[in-house]
Parts: sequence; C-alpha cells; structure tokens
Amino acid sequence: MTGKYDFVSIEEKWQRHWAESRMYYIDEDDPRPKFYDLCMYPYPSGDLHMGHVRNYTLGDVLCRYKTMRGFAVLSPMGWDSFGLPAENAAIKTGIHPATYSRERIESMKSQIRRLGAVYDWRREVSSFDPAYYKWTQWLFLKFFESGLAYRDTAPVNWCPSCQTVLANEQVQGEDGVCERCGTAVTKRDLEQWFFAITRYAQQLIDDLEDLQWPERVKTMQLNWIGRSQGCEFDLEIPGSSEVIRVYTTRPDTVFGVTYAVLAPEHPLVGPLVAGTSAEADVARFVEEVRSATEVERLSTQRSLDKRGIDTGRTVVNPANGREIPLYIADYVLMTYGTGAIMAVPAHDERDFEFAKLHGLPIEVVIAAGGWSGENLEEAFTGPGTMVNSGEFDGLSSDEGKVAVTEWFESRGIGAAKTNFRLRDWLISRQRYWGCPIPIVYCDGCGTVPVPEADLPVLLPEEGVEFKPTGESPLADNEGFLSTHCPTCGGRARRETDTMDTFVDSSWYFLRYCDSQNQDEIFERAKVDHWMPVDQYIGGVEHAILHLLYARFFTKVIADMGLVGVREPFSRLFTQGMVRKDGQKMSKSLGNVATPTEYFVSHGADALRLYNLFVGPPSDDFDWNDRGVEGMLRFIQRLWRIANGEVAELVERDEDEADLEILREAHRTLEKFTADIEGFAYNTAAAAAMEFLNSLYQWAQRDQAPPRRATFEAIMSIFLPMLAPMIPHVTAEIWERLGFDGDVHSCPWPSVDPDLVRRDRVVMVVQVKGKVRDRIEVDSDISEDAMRDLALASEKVREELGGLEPTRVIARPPKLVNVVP
RNA sequence: GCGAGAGUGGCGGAAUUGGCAGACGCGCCGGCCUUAGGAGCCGGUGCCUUCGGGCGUGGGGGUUCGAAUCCCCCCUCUCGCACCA
Repeated sequence: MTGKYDFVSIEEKWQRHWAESRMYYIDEDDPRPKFYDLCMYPYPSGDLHMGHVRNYTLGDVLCRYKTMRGFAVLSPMGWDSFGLPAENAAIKTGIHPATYSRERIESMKSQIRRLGAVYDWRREVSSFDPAYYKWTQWLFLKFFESGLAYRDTAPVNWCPSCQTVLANEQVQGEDGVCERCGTAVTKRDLEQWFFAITRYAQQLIDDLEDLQWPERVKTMQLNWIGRSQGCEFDLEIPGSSEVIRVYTTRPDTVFGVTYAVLAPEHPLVGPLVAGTSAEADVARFVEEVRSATEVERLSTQRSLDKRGIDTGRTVVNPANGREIPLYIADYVLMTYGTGAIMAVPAHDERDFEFAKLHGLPIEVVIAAGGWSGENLEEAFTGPGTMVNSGEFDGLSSDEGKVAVTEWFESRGIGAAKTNFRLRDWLISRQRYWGCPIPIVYCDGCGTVPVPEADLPVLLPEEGVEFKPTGESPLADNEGFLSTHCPTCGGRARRETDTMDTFVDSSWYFLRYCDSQNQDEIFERAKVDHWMPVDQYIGGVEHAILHLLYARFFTKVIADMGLVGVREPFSRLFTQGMVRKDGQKMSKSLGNVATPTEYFVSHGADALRLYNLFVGPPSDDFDWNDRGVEGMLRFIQRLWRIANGEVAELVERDEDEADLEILREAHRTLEKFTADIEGFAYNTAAAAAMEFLNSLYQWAQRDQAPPRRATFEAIMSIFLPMLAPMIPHVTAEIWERLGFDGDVHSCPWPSVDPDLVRRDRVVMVVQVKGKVRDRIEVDSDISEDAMRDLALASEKVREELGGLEPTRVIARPPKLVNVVP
C-alpha cells in the first residue's frame, strides 16, 4: 500500500460510495432488530455550525456502530424550514422565503454530506413542503374535532419587534424577553388559537418517570408543568349575590386570612366597585397595571413594592365568619388558579409584605416549634401546628389541610383541587412563513374547518407584502383571504395567522417512518415498527419547548388511534454547547469556527474525532484549533503505520511481544466498546490513541521487525473499531490493505477473553496508605501470599523500622496496605 | 430566593461499588533525522526538594487502614425557574 494521505479526495470518494451504495437506506421488512437513531432536525440557516457538527457526529457514530452491531438503523434527516429568519431575510433582500429556504437546504445538505454523516435521504422531510404541511393541517383539524384546538381571547405575550404573539415557553429570562430577538414582551388581548396541552398535564408528568432522559431535563419539565395540590372555596360578599372563588395550597392557614385579593383582570372587579366611591381609583389602578409591560410589572416584584388598592368591599372568611377587606393587587395573576386569593400574611411571604405595606393585620395560625405568641419578623411558611383555629387547634399542617378541605366540602363551599402552572399552548403567529391554519370564517356558519379533501391550504407565493404590521401578511392577500364557506357555500374569509413552527416539529419523527405517503399522514404499521425513537440527540435548549410539545402531540395522536406509542423518545441525549474563547460562537463576536474550512484544512475525520475526543459529549467545550491538529496527527500516524512507512512487515514466527500487542489490542477493544455504549467517546478515543502509541513501539522495537500476521490481525479489529468515528480513513485503509468487503459492513469485532485475561499484575504495596513498593505477582494471588510478600519487602521493612504491623489489608491482586 | 450541576497540572480533560491522582490530547523542554524544519520519530514534563523525601484534586472539619470519590460547614462558577397563592 502506498500513497499520501489526501483526505479531501479520500473523503469525497467514500461519501460518493455511501450515497451510491445506499447502504444506510433501510426498510421495515429488514429482518434485523430495529434501532431508530434521531438527531433534532435543523433550521436550514445555510451554514452548518459546530453545534450541528457535534450533534450529527454523535448521531452518525451511533448509526454506524449500531449497524455493525447488527441492527437495522433508521437514521433520517430533514428540515425545520418554516420560521422567522427566512421571512426576515425576505423583508431585507426581497428574496422569497421559499427560494431562500430551498437554496439553504441544498447548501446545508452538501455540508452534512461532507461531514461523512449518512442518512436514509429517501425519507427527508421539510416542514415548508406542502406535502408535509398538508398533514400538519390535517392534524390541526383532528385537534379541532376533538376540542383540543380552540380559539379564545386572552391576554397574550406580544413581541413588538417580531410583531407577533408568542407562547409562554418562548418568553424567557428574568425580564420576560422574546426567545428569538430579545425584545421585551408586552401583553395584548387578542383572539388566538390554542392547543389544550393542559388536558395532558398529568400524563405528561406521569410518563416522564420511565423515560431514560437526563434527570435535569425531566426536572425542568416537571417544574414547567408545575403541579400543585390544594383547595378551592368560595368567599361570600356581603351585599352581593356573587361569591369569589379562591385557590390555596394552604387550607390549614385559613383562620389566618385577614384580607382577600382579586387580580386586576378579574371579571368581578368592575361589578363590585360600580357605583362605589372607590370606582374611579380602582379603574385608574387597573388601567395602570394593564398598560404596563411584563418588564415593568415584574420589576415591581423585585422591589417587593406590592402595588394594590382597597376596593372598599369586604368578603367573609368562611372559617371564622369575620368580615375582611377585599383588595386588588398586581401580584395576583388572572392566569393561575381562579385569579383570586385568600391572603394569609403570617404564613406567606408575599401576603406578609403586602400586609405590612398596607397596614393589614397579621394573625399567626401555624405555630413553629418554640413559638410562644410573639409577633413575627417575617412570614413563617413552613409546616407547624394549627393554633387560633377553633376546633382544628393542635392539628399538624398536613392533617389540617385535609381536615379543612373536608370541612369546606361538607358545607358545600369548596373542594380539593389540583392546579398546574402549565398553560395552554398558543399557536397563532401573525407571520407569513408558517403553516396556514386551515380554518374559514363565515358570517352565517361561524368558524368552519377546511374539509380534509381541500387540504393543503397553500401559502400564496405571489403578492405577499412581508413587512410586519402586527397583522399577518396573509390578511392583505385578497386571493388567499377570500373564499367560500365549506358548509353553506357563501362568501367567507380564511384564517390568516400561521402556526408556531414548534407545531411542525412536534410530529416530524413520525412522518419519517413513512415520509412519502400521499394518501395518509402515515401508515400505522410502519410507525409502530420504528417508534419509539431509541436514541434522540440534540441541544438542551429544547428541554421544555420542543420536547414537551412533541410528547404532547404523541399522546394526542395515540389517543386518535394513529400510533401505538405514547412517548416518542425512549432515550434522550443532550449534547453540550460549543464555545470559543469562553463565549458562545456568534457572528457578531467574530469568533465562529466554520466546519467547511476544516473539511479542507484538516478533513472531516479529524473534525469528527476532535468533537468526540475533546470531552464528555454532554459538557460544553471550548473550541481550540490546536486540538484539531492533534487529531489529524493521530489519523496520519494511523495512515503511515498502515502504509508501511513506519516499518516493513516481515513473515516470521510469533514471539512474546507479538502476543502482548495482540493482547493489548483486545483489551483496547474491550474498553472502547464499553465506552461507546456509555456515550464516553472521549475516553474511547483516548484508548485508541494509547493503543496506536503501543503499536508504534512494537513496530519500531530493536529486537525484531513487525510480524505481518500479527499486524493484520490487529488491523482487522482496530479499523472496524474506529470506523464509526473516522469513517473515511478507515474505509480507505481497509480497502488498500486488501481486506474483504467494506469496513462499515463488518460485524463489530469481538473480544477474545483468553487474550484479555491477565496472568501477571503489578501489586502495589502501601505502608499507612502511601505507596512504598510494587511487586509483580500472579493475578490469582491469595491474601496471605500478598501479606507475606509485602512484609518481606525491603522498603516495607525499612518503613516499619522493626515494629510489628498492627494490621495488613489485602485487596487481591492489586493492592496491599500495611498499617504499623 | 428556589431547583439542578460543577470546581483536578500552563490548557482540554482521565480516574466514582473508597484502593497507584493527572490516562489521552494540546502546549512546553530535550534528543535523533535533515541543506533546512512550523514535518516525522524518540524521550521528558503537577509543585517543592538538602535528592532521603515532602506536598498536592476550591477552602475548613469529619468518617476510614486508605478519600478527587462518602458526610458536615463555607467559597466560587454554570444552567434552569422566578409573585404560580
């Protein structure tokens, strides 16, 4: 074998081979056990970045490894191709989003190919393709039929820069800013489409348990859904037939309620103050709160300046019958619970703060251990014993919660209640580049779903003004807007909002199973064959957005009887971020390392290996050019020794050194395999490097030139072992050495247990925990023999200075510790 | 504030049923080869040292024959959530 390691042409050659041989195209009738390996499909920005490289390298190593292990691996790829960047580019450059997206998809696809990642490209999906979004719309109709898609007016998050509404999940950070552009989000009352994800809140919690996901992601979802258990009950209003229903998690503190609070948006605010002296002040206060941005409203929380106003009305504490004042305050949210609370200053920090500020009474009803009737310096929020609570005195908080709830139930004024922090998913977007919502509004028939036969509702490609106006650009397109009512045939207009792109990505993994199906969303048998995804790989930034929505969709689709699984992703792996100079890579910081440069300067194999070697895949890492160079060095060392440039191979009998290097090869394989199974690619690669170093020692030793048979035996396991990580160079060497077939078609090499076993090991001799000697011993040495050897050691005798050891601890065969 | 995770050489990182700290790579130092070396090969590289050894895993205590690893207190950093009653 001769020739220079020309990685550019070698990599191109094998990439062509994988494409033409279709060896990673896979079908349901494949007799091998299935493995669904999936990377989160990318937004086609046009340029592959290092985060993609990391993601797809991890996915590709797994695909190739599992294939060698005898699985039929389904590994598809596609495009999350609706969304704002394409539309923003259109606003700037005038290029149509569809044209823009198609170009970028082609560009990214070729870059992914140059990474050496292999996919079943027949299954490619693209969310902006009508053949795909037809079925997104179809799902919307199914949701609508079952009442899971509904329209409602609600105060919603509005991004003034993107000129669209946002889901709660898309409002981030302590200031409440837009996930995309970082602009402070405001509130608006708009009629919008929602998906009723809250109906699945409990299931989304329950089914989390069995998933093999990072604990941290599970915890984030659990916190986001935010289940709490408590009690709802009515407060009577003297002089009114209305009652105010409140929610609390602390019914045990109900005797300490000294006032009640309504959210400013609460529907009873107006009626209760109408015609009273407080009416004008209350109206002014409510207006002030409502016009405030989220930032302003939150900033008042910071200072704990709880803004509120007395309504002049009262309510009755149902526990003790006392009349207490009714306030309106902006620390009570209309969107949680009932939008009204009972306030217990003694046992709630916020109520305590508010009571202090407004001079309201603070009455202790839960006694902490050691409390003897003094006033509180701060709210006591822990559990304790009920006091000043009539017949309930002496009960613990836990007992009290149950007892008070039952008491309210028996009086018909309340009941136990579970609440969730999670709110329904707002999916309307006032933008063009998204999936049209298949709904028609008819003056006579109202809100009418577009019949299935009329799908897809196509996005018009002509005559659209993209400039954001706060209304969907589709509203200006007469050809799109005006239509006929599917029910009565009369004039009607279309819904002009489009769907959140997270809707598109909530089911793409199902479509991959049967992506070319023209007649139905997918064939159930095919989906049931491949699902669930056995390994899902992607960034942790999707921990609550995409991953929660996809779980919700899967459950709904299962309830429709379309699939058998209720959870889409059995195992999840979240990779760390790639940084540079301690910061996030970004164009504005000018610290972007571009993959395409490295395909030319170091090769895809070196780039892949660097990503795998640099640290645990779940950790962030800092990009370092020197590191990639080291990987190229390793690959070139492999190339040279295989190429016969290090030493010439000879035919000769096997000696002890030959046997030893073969043993080491098997030990390396054993460790490498275990590491790869545990996603510990960094230590797997390190073991391979260590072995190559030994191989160089063996090949260059003075005693004898390298033996051909040994070398070939080693390469026949070393090359397949490395094939998933550095697929091009291993394929090329395999071919050049004249081995049979393709290295990627090899079964995973097996470890020879006889070669791995060690007969002799180095025993460490410690005195008082410090290493004093090392002695080579048989690996099946007994404790007694170890003890005798240790005590006979010169070094140990010196250290003991003639004293008898008090204790000798032997841990065969590796360690013995002598205690003087 | 609440929740989760992390702190190991000049750098990235190894080592977890408690058992040789620093594998592997980068960088650095030296040697060989060479007309030359920003190539390659070989060797060295935690700190201190009177060359015997001593000290070392954010800091302080503890358990243990033995602790990077387990327990307690403290410090620092990262991520997520943040009036959810």
